[in-house]
Amino acid sequence: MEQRRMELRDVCVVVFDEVALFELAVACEVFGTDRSAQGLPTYDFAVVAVEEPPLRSAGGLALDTPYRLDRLDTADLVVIPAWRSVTERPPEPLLAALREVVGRGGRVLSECSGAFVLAHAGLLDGRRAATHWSYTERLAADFPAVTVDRDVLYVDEGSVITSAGTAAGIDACLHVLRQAHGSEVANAVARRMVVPPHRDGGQAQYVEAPVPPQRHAGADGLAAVADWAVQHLDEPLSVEQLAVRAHMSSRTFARRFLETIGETPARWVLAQRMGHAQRLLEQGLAVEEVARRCGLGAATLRSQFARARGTSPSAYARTFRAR
DNA sequence: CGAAACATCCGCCACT
DNA sequence: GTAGTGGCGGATGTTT
Repeated sequence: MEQRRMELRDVCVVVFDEVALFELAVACEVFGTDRSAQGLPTYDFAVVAVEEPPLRSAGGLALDTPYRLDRLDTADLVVIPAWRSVTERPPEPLLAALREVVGRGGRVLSECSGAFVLAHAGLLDGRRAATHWSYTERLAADFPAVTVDRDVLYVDEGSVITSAGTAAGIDACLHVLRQAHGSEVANAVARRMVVPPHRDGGQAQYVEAPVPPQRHAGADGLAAVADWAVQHLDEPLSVEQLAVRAHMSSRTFARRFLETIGETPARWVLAQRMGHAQRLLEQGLAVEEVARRCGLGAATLRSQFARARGTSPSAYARTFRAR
């Protein structure tokens, strides 16, 4: 895999009639807010009108901006908020501009139904993509060349990133930040925004269950076992061992874990280990040592890290160091 | 790299 | 009758 150092200086978000304010605001908040006083990076940030202003947001707010599509020429990243309609083809000049951004090595990031814009541009063909769970079937049906993943918060396909419903756009933007500047910076921005630095699990856990069922509030050993596990990531953590700690059979433990946390035990453990590995790599530890402290063989760490983060551990450490 | 050993996950179902 | 539990087996995925 080619490991280009990720440049992130110039970020644009596009607006059009009936643009959703929340998704627009996510991009403005993450990339358009000056946090240089906290030692955090700043960007050349622009809100770019796709259609001739004055525009009306969803909700009826009047929007204006001096920037037009030619502003995208220098963008390293273009954010597409939720598109207004799953049936309407977006303006051709926008689609062309987005293809050009990707063509010259820039990245595009869609939020929610913004995935339809990228799909219309042909940028999702042969790739995996995410969108709001209520649109996944429509997207898959209308664009058979796209592999729709209905079970994640966002999908990073390199030059093309798609995120799921509404607030998942925050996760995707923080992910981009993490790639460009490391998780210290991403975590600092998350802290300032008062959101979790990294949410595990997909949007499946939010579908029709905004509040996870808490049948026996408190006395349920799951949270305690999860806490214990993150303190002991260097040890073997099989489902069976965790079940013993939770005083349940492995069958029941696995079932309740999935219901409560939204992920299967082994997947969750692996996600915790990858997060730990990432932090340790940033501290400059050798890959062998990182593997040991994450309870994994070095070969396993390498393959799982590559899969989870899209880079090898050593390349990640090097990129992080070089910034 | 691929094969063999191993773990996980999940539907099914009997049992409280 | 209803709800939760947990053993089993096989498909699938992971590790060595």
